Amino acid sequence: MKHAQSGATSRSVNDPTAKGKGPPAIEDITVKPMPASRTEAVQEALRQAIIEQKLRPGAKLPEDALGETFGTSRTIAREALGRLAVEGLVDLKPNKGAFVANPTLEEGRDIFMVRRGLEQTVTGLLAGRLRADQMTQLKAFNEKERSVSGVDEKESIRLAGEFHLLLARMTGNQLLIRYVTEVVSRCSLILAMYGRPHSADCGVDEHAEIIAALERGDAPKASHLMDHHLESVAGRAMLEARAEHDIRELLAPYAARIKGMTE
Amino acid sequence: MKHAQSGATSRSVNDPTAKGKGPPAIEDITVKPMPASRTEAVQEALRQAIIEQKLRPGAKLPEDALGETFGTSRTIAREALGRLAVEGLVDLKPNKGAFVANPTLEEGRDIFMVRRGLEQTVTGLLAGRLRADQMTQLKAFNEKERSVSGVDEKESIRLAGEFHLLLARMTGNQLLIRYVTEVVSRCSLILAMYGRPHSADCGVDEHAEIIAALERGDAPKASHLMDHHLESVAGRAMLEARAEHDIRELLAPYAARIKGMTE
DNA sequence: TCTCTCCTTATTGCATGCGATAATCGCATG
DNA sequence: CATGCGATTATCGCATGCAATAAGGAGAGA
Repeated sequence: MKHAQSGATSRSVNDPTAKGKGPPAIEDITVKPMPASRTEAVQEALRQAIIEQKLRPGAKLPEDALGETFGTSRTIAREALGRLAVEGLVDLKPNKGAFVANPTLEEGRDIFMVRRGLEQTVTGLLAGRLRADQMTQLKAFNEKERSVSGVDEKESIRLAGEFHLLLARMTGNQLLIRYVTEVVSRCSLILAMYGRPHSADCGVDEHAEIIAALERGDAPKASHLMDHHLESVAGRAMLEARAEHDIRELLAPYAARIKGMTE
Repeated sequence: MKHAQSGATSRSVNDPTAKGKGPPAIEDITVKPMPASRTEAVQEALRQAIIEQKLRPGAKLPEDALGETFGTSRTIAREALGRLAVEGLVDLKPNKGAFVANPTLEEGRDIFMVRRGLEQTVTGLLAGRLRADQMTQLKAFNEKERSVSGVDEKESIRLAGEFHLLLARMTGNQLLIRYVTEVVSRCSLILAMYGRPHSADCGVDEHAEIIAALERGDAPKASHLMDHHLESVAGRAMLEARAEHDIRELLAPYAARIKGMTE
């Protein structure tokens, strides 16, 4: 069972997958999504790149370039872009192309608002229903967060998001997992855009408190903590944004009018 | 089975008149039914068909057949299916094809659980913040619901879903609108699968109560009413399902094992 | 008669080609 | 000098073709 296509095609694109086909090992299904098809691979790669700001918000995503980059055709890139558009990480403008989503502050607030509701559902479902091994996993994760807090900024942000994903996965509710995944992705993007440095680090202790409340089975407290945790994260980011970025935000329309930019 | 005899009429690949900038083909404008792109048109059409149970859950959706049906190529059908898969209305199985989502009772419960959280967010955002014209619109809608209640079953179900969408739209929160749209779609599918007749009709009065609470600005009450409204709708449907469908549900794994089906 | 294997066939996954659309630039003109 | 307009080019939208995979059936052997 080979994966590379037989050489009939004159075009030999560099196929990154051709370098050894590791048989999919048995993996922890709760933690690992899955490699899946090429489309999903590209989708996932783009998602990561967007979240990590390797691709700036508003950046154009030409199908050709993406296809070449990932060693696939435009078709795959196109499909991945379409799905990311459904997720809200990409803006798809007809006959104009795909762009990295460039959420405004208002959209950011909207997303955080939805996230608060979703994660309250998460805590409501988990409180008092976590198995021992899950509690262990959560506490270990929190320790990992603490260990990189203040050391590795990027990793800290990534783990902070991952913590919420971990909680969501523990509900076993597939839809909830999907939605939380989406909002966490988008919130990461927003925090990267508007948040100040260290705004994510502050969450470690709050995460610990949430874990404790969940362990006690105190659903109202857990939900309350989660809500305030998210509210404060959003609040700090937005406040900071107001001081640091809002000027640019306010000026954008004028600049656009001057330059004749049509957005 | 013949091979795709491409749509033939609607669009001719060889269009000699396209040369020059003469009078734009009139038929082009009239024939062109596309509100947006073709993909989205197909996506929307399929979504409607699935929700209205024109396509049974579990039904296969071959790309060729869809393309032929809609007068497009497989590419469009394929992309639409991919996006619907992201929305959860379609199951995409690698190398096997696309199928109409066939949610189990557990998935149904999961979806309703998420929906409850989302719609509580909606009520929380709307309570006491609705303009007069919006209140008028809501009350008029409720009256419309009442007028068809017990008369037109299908329409009644459709309007019941539409009411929740209307509320979500009034928040102005785009993400919330999208999520509520999705869960309402999927809940419609689930109710159509597992719900008993008339299960949706009962909602008219509850809708009225919610409207009243929103008008008074009583957020907790509105959220509470909404939550119980959805819980009861789900509960009735699931209860009925338990009596009517669960046997099949329980037997499925065994049947699968016998036949060697792996899903 | 049952089963195993191989072959046929329908359908997916992916790549590429072609026409069309929108952006860009040069050019001519008031 | 600014402005409007036509040609060029880059990119998108979409259709189609080709290889690969999975499903189904026929035939041979036990």
